[in-house]
Amino acid sequence: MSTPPAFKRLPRAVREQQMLDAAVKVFSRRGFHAASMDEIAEDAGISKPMVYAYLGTKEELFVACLHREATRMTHAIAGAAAPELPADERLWRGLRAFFGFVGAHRDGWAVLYRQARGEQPFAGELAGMRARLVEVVAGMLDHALRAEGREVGETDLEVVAYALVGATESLADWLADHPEADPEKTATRMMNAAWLGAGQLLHGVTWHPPQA
Amino acid sequence: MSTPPAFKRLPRAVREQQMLDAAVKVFSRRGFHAASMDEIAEDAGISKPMVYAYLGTKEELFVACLHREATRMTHAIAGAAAPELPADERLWRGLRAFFGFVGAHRDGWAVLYRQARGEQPFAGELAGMRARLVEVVAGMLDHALRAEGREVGETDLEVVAYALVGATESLADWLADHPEADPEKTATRMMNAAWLGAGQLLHGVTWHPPQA
DNA sequence: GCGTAACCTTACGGCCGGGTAGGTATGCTC
DNA sequence: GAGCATACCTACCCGGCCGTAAGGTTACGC
Repeated sequence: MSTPPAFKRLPRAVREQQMLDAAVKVFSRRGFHAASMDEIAEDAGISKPMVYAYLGTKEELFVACLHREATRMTHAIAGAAAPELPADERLWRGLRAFFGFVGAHRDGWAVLYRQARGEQPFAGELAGMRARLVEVVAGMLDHALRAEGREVGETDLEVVAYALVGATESLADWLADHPEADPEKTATRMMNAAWLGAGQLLHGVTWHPPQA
Repeated sequence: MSTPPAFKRLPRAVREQQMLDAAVKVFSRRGFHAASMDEIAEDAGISKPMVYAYLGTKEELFVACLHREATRMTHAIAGAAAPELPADERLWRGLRAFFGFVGAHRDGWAVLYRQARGEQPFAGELAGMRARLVEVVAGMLDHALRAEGREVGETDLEVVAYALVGATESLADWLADHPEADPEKTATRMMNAAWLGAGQLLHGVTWHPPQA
């Protein structure tokens, strides 16, 4: 038969990336459960057993997606926020890189991330990632505090860092849902809310609940 | 047969509440998909068809859970944060009520909420609830701003409100994951982060990105 | 050129779990 | 105590989708 093979044979590494691309796309659009392996395979231009051969079961595939995207993001941020810069500069650069990344991947990363938070099997995976991030932020705040000769309880620090990260994630969602919005501008707004708040705290200004 | 009916017959309203209790419990523990209607029925001490007869399909059941819990929470907050109070007082009372509620329901509300964010069918439902909340917060900020004779773009307001709500949700997650933590204290910390930040903004202090 | 390894396919098994059909008991009304 | 609505159950169906068995085809090494 002279029929040229309708689709080309490709080396494993290439196919894997195509599959991951397809998987991210389908998982994002449908959600983990509603996504079918058949659809992912079809979208990758390949047949299902190939996916199983290369990336393993459905859960493993999802985790693989998560890891690839998370790694990309982490690199983007780490490359921007050098540790020797002053705290506000670091925070600003980190935020800008983060929102830049999310903006560029609109319905890839944010949606995937949102998925993972709910589903039991991935909650742990995510919790780890977030914990590392929170730790970095907390470390940054602590560093800035000590530079001012002040100090704060560990839990206080953790909670503030957590709130910061939460607010940022939340705005990432917002950004993913507003295709017309500008990532840079969003980062600025976040910086305003975060830094002016944190800045006050750094200078020892605190708020006290009214009595009774 | 003198066998007294092993389990009692109860009026519909009561059974429905029992079912909802069971559903919240199981959905929280397993997640929407992993939860089976059989387990929910069993946990409610009733058979499956009853659940379908009273609360409808699985999705409808989940939405019903969401609604009941959301309504309870809304009432708790609305009862605490009277609209004629000054902005900081309102925010404080709202936060306190919110964290109090979450703390009291630990693995009910927060987990359910977390579930709903990821799953397609409920995203809309949730988006609506959150949108209303964001609007309230934005309105509060706007009110405070006008009282100071200042004004801010609508999008700016929305984004800040969104960040605030996001940070709060995030701390709710944190609280749900830390059984030993004190809701009141958490509310105070949130208030610090939120109000000192927002307060600065209200007074016209803004942060500008460094050139280049 | 020929073996062999890697790439790729079509087709199917099997199970889990949502949803329902049909029938029984119980208590309330008159 | 007849009649009726409502509470309740056992058993079953059936469709979707994950995961795999078994076999074809292309390219590369020697």
